[in-house]
Amino acid sequence: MTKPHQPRKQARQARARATEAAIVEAAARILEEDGASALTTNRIAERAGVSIGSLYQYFPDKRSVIAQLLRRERAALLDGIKACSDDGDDPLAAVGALVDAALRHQFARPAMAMELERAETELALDDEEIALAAAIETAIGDIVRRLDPRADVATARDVVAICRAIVNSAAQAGETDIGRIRERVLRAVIGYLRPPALSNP
Amino acid sequence: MTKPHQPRKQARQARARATEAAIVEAAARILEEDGASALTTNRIAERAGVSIGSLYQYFPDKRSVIAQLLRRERAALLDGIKACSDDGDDPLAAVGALVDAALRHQFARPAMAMELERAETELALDDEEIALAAAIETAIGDIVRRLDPRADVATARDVVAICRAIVNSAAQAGETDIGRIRERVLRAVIGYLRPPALSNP
DNA sequence: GTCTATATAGAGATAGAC
DNA sequence: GTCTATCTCTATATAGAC
Repeated sequence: MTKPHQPRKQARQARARATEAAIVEAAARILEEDGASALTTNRIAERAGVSIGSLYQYFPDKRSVIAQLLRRERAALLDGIKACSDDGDDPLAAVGALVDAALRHQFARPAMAMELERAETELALDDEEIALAAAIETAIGDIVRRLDPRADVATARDVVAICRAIVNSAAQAGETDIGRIRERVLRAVIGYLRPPALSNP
Repeated sequence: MTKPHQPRKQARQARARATEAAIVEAAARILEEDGASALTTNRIAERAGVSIGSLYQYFPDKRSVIAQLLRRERAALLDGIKACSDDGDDPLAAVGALVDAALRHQFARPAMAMELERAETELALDDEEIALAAAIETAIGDIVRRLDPRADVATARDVVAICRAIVNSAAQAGETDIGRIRERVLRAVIGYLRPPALSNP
């Protein structure tokens, strides 16, 4: 049982929910524009157009702001992945759709996605985030097993890792041609799931 | 032309070199035991058995300590990779040896390797580190091209990214069976370099 | 409920005794 | 050359006016 990192109050009113969202979005913008080291509570408040005192009315501490942003992004990714499952019977097409969903998510705001990933590792995930991550892993496992029925949890984790690694390293190297990157990610994922007969070139 | 991050003085005497190495190793230990957020100059000095004042006799600032550690590790990795090139003519064996070198390096001190990678991205590499990284990329490119003659710089980068991603995600998930991880990394790298005929299951 | 002003803590780095 | 003591800065978080 870990700490919840939830907003301090339930943001029932529309105005309050808007303020809360503005704070989270301000954090996202700072993260993608200036990186994690610039992500201070004072800057978040300033960017969101509220005072530091108000920020602490909505969030108990800094971690909970980042946690909320993480939940927002993960939920969106999960939606994208779930949509792949409805993509008919062709396993290759399903994996292709999965890779597309991952790429769309990562390239929608590449810098933010990378910084958020980094921030996550030093955040100590709460129960809700663990549940979200598990749901994503399960959804990916389902798709991956269509191509390789022996795939287990480690396989799904590897696929996620491979996708992120290629996209991030390409983005960091300054690549912008998403088509080329997509091709390589697909090659890596499919190559991993369907290894060629090594003894038979 | 970026800042050099070199030790302030040339550590000519054996005693001085030992102190310098002790400081760098102290940083490594803190990084792997308590993570980047615990890596403060005061703690580094304490762990190295010197005072904070002495630390600043050997290094102009905190970054240069980390930079020195990064150079140390990268040089070791480059040695390991270069050794693969002498591994005979079989391209598959050469790639296998390359993966082994990467795994040995990453698993020698897994936590430190991961934390150092993370620290690197916010360090602004100097010329020497860029040269080291380029040398590693070239060496890997040479080996990779034995298996896939069309491989370019992006291919070599992808291979590095794939290796690191699988190893790191496995380590973070608590896996300890290096043999299993090795198998999966090899499968991913070879699958990426030699894609199966997609239309021919 | 939102603000300004501030308490508190810990970081990197320096000064100056020895 | 190495130490202790300390300066300065900036972060998170809170108090209290309005």
